[in-house]
Amino acid sequence: MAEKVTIADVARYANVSRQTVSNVLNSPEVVREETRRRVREAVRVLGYRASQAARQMRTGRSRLIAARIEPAQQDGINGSVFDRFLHGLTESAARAGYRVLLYTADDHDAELATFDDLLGVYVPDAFVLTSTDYGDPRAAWLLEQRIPFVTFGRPWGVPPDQKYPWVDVDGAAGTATATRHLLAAGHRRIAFLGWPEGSGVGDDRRSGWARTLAEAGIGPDELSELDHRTEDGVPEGAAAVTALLAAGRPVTAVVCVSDSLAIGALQAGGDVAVIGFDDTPVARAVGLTSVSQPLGEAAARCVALLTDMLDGDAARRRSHGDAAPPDDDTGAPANTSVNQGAGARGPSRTTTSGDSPAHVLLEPTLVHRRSA
Amino acid sequence: MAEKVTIADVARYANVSRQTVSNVLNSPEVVREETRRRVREAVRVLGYRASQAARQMRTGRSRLIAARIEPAQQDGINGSVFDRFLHGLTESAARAGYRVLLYTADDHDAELATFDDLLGVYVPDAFVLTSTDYGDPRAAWLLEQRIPFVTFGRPWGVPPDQKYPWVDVDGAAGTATATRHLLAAGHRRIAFLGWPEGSGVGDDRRSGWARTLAEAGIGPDELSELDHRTEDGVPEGAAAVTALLAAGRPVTAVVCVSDSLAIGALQAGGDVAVIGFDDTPVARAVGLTSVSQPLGEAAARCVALLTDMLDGDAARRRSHGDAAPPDDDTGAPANTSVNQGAGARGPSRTTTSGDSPAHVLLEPTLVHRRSA
DNA sequence: TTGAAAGCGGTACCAT
DNA sequence: ATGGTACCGCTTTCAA
Repeated sequence: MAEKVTIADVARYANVSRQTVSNVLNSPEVVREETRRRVREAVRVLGYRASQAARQMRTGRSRLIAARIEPAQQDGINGSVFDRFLHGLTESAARAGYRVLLYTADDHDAELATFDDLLGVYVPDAFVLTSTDYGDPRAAWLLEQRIPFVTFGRPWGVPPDQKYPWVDVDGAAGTATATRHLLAAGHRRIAFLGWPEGSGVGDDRRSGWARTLAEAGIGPDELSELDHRTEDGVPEGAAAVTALLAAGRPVTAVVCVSDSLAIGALQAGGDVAVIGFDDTPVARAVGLTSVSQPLGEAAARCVALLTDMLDGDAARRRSHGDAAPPDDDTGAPANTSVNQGAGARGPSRTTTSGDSPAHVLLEPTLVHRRSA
Repeated sequence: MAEKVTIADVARYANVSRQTVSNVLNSPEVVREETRRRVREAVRVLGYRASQAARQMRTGRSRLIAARIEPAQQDGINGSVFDRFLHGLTESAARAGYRVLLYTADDHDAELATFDDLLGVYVPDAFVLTSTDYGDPRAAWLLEQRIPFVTFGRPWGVPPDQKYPWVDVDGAAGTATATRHLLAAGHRRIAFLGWPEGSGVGDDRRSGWARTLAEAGIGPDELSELDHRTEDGVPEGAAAVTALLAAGRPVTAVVCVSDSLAIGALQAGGDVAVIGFDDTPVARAVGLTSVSQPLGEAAARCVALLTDMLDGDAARRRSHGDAAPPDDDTGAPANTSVNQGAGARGPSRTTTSGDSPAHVLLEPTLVHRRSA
């Protein structure tokens, strides 16, 4: 294995000074064409790659994005959602010249401590937060420290003076689509199996169902009769549907806030149509129709938002050395301006109302299987 | 937010040289008690944390462990296994003063290229490889470059001259336990639903079943009649069991190489007892008895093996600065010597036969649910 | 357009 | 036991 090739080696080989090499890498336009060629050739021949540590010492940028890896939560069924997001994040980050650094934390306090630790030692350039919800202190902390971050998830119940960029999937749109699908199939008695009130994500998903039924002429009374709340879990879902079926006017279909509840609903038997949320592996396994989040896209948008903050206007300078030989412009949708109008790019809305930070709301899709 | 505190600030505050501060941090025993105290106090007051980048420049160690995050594979049911491992890895690594750096790669070639890239830029101190199997070129590459690494998974079909440390779970022991459980429950016709021959993991799991039935007096002919091979997947599992039930002498129980196949087996109905492998979320959701791998323990062992290589005999020096205030000795089982005899620590075997690298074989457990 | 020199924040080596 | 100094590899500033 070749010993470490430094910028000095390249300079020597190309008969230029170290600075010129650095310039070729970081500000090519300032170097004469022919010199540039010679240096690039030297880089290629020697297999030179800039040391991130050395670069970080000068620039202060680590090209690291920190993300928490969550333990398998609850029954683990919904865990795969986060994992798929994380995979997309790693992929998009790499395209943009960043790497993902993992950390764990059992609760918010531990996480803040980890932030502090990480920032003192590895100094990630940014954080990606997931599973944000009411009373989450993490965003405020990062905001105060002026550390760049994005959340995957809207700022539920966050004080209006706390503004930060986020990416999310429109849960209400998802359940609305699911409900319309059931209406179109002839169902009228369509229940909603949701979590107890107070969860941003859960309430949002409920609203799409409620709105759609209301539009279809279902009155408020019947609506609340069809609205069922329970903790997440397979047995909970089964119990809920059993109850729903035993009611005076039984339901014929159920829209669920999660695949866990939906699996339970399916197990309860009866002849109800069931639609879940998140399109987890279980859904496919048991043939459950489910609302699917575009997680890869969401991750890519998170990275795009971050690079917009981090690379600033220098973003176009292709500043991450030569690690990516093909000067592809086919990379991540990093150039998706945060100022684009609504719907400029597929089923999503990127907004920059006034001076508030950019955010992206993505549309989920319904994956049809035999359960509905 | 306090501006960055450097070692010079600490030195000034404590009235010593930078070198002495460094010594207190890295070789405390060389500093006089009272000086040490003063420096430690300064560190505390100032909130000093050593910059990893600067340290890396001198020492060449990045305190980064690279691991690949895999995309949701196949039907994704087994994906959670890897994710749980990754979570454990992150946790154990943090305890040992390391962080996990993520990367992706679509195939072996891309992964080798990523190795090269990573080593040139972020320079991880070690790699953790998963899903190793026949013809996997990654280990050979890392071995040749003399990069420290561990695999989670035995070196299936690796040339005997390629030796490296690994951690694995004894799949055969798992299926043996499953099979014994079914035998004890009175079953005689116990089929095995496995993958096509040629997969190290799959063949290993099959062998545990075969061995146990043979010991119970089942002849070779009946054994091969009970041995069913198919691609992984829920529908495949259902089809296989349907076939098995239609046979002349139907089976009453099935041991499966994966939860995916087991779910299928369950769906096929009939009155067969089913046992899966990996105890994925789906298993819990549908009440499937399944063999569970001790993934957290496996991850901890991987980290222990790595730190043994990386920190060498300095391992005991608690050398990762002050990031971990509580000088806990309750941390990872990092002190589990690689030379301990068999079974010294719970249900696992750590071996160092001759001069071959250390490896650990962990015992899985059977999680009982209503499917068997 | 190119080069020389300083300095980022640590650690290793050598003196004291 | 403690301090001085060089140096890790890179980028930035300033001169040539």
